Amino acid sequence: MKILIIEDEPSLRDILRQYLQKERYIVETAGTFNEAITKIEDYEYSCILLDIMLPDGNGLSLLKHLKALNKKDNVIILSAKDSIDDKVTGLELGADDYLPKPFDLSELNARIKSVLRRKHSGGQLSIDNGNVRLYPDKFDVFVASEKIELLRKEYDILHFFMARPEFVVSKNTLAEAVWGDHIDQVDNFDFIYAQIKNLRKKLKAAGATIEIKSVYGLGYKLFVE
Amino acid sequence: MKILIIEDEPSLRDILRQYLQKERYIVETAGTFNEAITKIEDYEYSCILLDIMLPDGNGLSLLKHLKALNKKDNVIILSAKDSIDDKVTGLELGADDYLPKPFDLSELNARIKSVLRRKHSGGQLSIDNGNVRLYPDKFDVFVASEKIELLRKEYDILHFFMARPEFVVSKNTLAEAVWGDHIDQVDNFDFIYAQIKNLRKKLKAAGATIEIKSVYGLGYKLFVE
DNA sequence: ATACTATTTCAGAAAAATTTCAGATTTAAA
DNA sequence: TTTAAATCTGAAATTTTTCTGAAATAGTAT
Repeated sequence: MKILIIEDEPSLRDILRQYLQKERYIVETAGTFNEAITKIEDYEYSCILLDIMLPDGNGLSLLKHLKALNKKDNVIILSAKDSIDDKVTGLELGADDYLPKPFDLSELNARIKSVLRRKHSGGQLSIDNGNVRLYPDKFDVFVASEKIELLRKEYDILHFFMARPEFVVSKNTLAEAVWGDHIDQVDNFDFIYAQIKNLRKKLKAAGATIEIKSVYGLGYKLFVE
Repeated sequence: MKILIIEDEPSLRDILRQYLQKERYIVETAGTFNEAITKIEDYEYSCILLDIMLPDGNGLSLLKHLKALNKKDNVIILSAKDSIDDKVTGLELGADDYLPKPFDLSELNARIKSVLRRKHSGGQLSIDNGNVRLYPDKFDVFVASEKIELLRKEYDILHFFMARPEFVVSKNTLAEAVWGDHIDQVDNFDFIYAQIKNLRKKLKAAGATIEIKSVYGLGYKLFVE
């Protein structure tokens, strides 16, 4: 479990290193953009903590570099400013998580664990279909990097479909998965109709390239593009 | 900010508790090894003050126990004799600091602050969001350079949110972090509602540019600007 | 002990989300 | 084309969640 810390401020770098070593990770550090590049080319880290404000280069270009090298290192961005721009751009460029400074070390640790868990168990941090991206444990949904606001049930339904694109799902299965308790053979699907309607409206309004299509007599399926 | 004092001598234990409470920490105490073990298993403290000479067990084995449980509580060892052995062994076993008795209360306080600073907020001495600045080791909060007075719970809640701006936090997570003991699935959040209400009122009255928004059905998040 | 302060509980009010309803529209097949 | 079942829709009704001020309790200091 090798972690690379890319951070120019020595004292913070040190605290991070100390803390993570205590957590039994093997830690390497880089204080500059160039130093970081060298290390990245040399080795594939389990996780990279990246401060995007570096004196000799923008951290975001480092992400591009990683992508170009076809490396699969997981990256958590650390940013001094809670800039939405940086966050969106960072996640677009393939970062796995984003943590605004200052942060709790315990919070950072949780994020690292979560990233590593995903790396090893094939789990994913986001689900993508068309221009829609859904973050399962953040309750966040983006359409073309624009965040949209969904209610709880709408979110649950979308999550369900996003995980099964192009597959036909019966209303009973959907009800079972999203509502869970309405078990005994529902004979009235009005509540599903209402939710699907609203979800469709929001997706359309945001310009999503996915669509929940109904399959007459069978159920629904998520149509991509 | 919960501190656990493990000390068998009642009068010293009492003096410590009184002093630290005055310093706005939430304090729990244990007079025996076994009592301490129970508390440690229940909760993760911000800091543990550990007298290694206990009647029913060596304090050092308590450190091992902590490690075995994979807990990350920070520990400051208090020792009657300035034994180099104990000091070395203690620090090797993961203690964060060592203070030989007798000690100044102000000295102890300084050590605690330093430990907490390391644990929280990436070592920074203030957390900023919008026009609000919070000093983790002083329990001070300023809105646009004007100090505001918060009660302890209000402060703990604000601290928690300031460390995670824009992230949705469930009421269970919040309860776990701030109250810590309400263990198994709280079903009534009235106590949270009450605190959030008062905290919001104070922030608003001071003209803060941050806001604790509720996310219906999920929890809260700190909204900046 | 008593006085004081902080925190939680309570009960009713308000806000928000979800489901129900009644009527309109679409679909597949005779 | 006609029909009956399936699906859709906007608005009303219901349920769930959150908020509020005041009272009760717990916690500290004198």
